[in-house]
Amino acid sequence: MRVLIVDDEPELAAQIAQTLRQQRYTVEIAGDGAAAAELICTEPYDLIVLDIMLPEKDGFAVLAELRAEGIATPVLMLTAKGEVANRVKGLDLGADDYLHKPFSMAELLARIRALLRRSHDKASPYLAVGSIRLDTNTRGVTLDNEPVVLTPKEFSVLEFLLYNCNRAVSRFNLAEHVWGEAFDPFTMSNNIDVHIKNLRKKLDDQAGRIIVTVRGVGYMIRDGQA
Amino acid sequence: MRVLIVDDEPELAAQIAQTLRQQRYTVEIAGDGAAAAELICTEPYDLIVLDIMLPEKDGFAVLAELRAEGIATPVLMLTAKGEVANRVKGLDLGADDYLHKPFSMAELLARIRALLRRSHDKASPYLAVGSIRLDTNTRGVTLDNEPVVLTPKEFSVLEFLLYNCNRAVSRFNLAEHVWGEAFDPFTMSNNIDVHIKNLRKKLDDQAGRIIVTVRGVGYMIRDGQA
DNA sequence: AGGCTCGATGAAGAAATGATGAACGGGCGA
DNA sequence: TCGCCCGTTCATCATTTCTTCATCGAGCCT
Repeated sequence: MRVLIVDDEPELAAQIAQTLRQQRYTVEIAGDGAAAAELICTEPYDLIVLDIMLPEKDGFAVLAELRAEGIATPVLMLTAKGEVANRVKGLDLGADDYLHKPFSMAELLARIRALLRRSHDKASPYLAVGSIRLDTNTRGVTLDNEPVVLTPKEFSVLEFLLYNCNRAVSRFNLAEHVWGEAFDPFTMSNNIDVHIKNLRKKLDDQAGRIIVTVRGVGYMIRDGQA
Repeated sequence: MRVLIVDDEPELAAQIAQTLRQQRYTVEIAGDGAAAAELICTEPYDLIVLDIMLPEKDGFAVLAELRAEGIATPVLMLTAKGEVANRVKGLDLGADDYLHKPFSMAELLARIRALLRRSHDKASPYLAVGSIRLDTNTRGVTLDNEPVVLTPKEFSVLEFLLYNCNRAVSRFNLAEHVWGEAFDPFTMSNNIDVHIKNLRKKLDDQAGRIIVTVRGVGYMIRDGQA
């Protein structure tokens, strides 16, 4: 999952980024409002952590612009003080949740998970299809209730496929969300295929029954019918 | 999505075209301003990538003419140098975004996506006629709500026919859009006919009821009546 | 109706795409 | 520092898809 952190305090931003990366998120950082707006408009993110106090263009402006563009990405706003007025203003503009500084990383993670879940219209922290179950909280995966050990990249790939269940996901899309901006579509050889292969092996995916190859497009995980 | 690239450097244009085609855009190329203006006025595009320096008629002239015609298609302009004056002039004339040469393909893709998303909100990702429904996002096709598996070329052909619903489409046109500029109308045997045949079979098109043959011209899909 | 052209069709070779096994190299922890 | 794990790349194999070709059939014009 791809997350953008918008904060002008490099230290804090770096700290958040590190925490999120440990949780296998793909993280990018923007230091001011203008840069953030630019990135948000051109790159697809799954979540935005947005500080209100920013140079150039404050958090509200960024949020307003983004919603005006019709971008529905969930936004978690950070406020310096517990100012009620700001809270209301942000919610009016379409923020999805709030967090007051200072906050604990655990709290931040919890909010982020909740938001990502909500944007997917799901109440449970699980992404489950067939006998596969992925816990977005503990980042564990089970197959027929048996734990499966996945590497970080494998996990991210599976997570994204489950997120887009029943939809064909192109390699390009997958790369964008799993690798973030640090990927070059031309340099990247066939390593997505390799990860898919490894995933299939670990998930005991005999004949592409779980992860379906959509020739000429990419991959897909199907739900519902057998 | 249909994109027109206007650039007088065949190499660059071809490179851009290739990149975009990999992203499943339908791409056309115009080498000079006059040709571009002609195409823009007759064909519907979702986006135009417009170089400023052009023979015959420069980018500004094309842009001005196009807006004068009331065509609101988003335009991404390419500038040779970071000339501020040009930038301002272009924006005045109604360009939607800018990119300075040289640029990376990744950057170009990001800008294009951003521009398309705005207008994309209005247009649904579906093309539907009769009981056929085509999703341009996931590249899936259903017939009477039953999924139909098409190969990439088949999909592209069907997409173009649906796009030009109720209009007879010549083989030449079809080839141009599906195969891009890298096609030679004489080398290409009758393979369009073959794809049409396969499509008809998969779509259970009994007696040319869905894909109509227009003798001496090409093919057409009709809307409206059964 | 006859001749002619254009389109339809089935099959086979060529090309593209994905799958796989293995090896290299960097980063991290011991 | 060494060794291990993971991510990436590469070479090769298998399968699907695209293209070509030869032939058949149908529509159009005179």
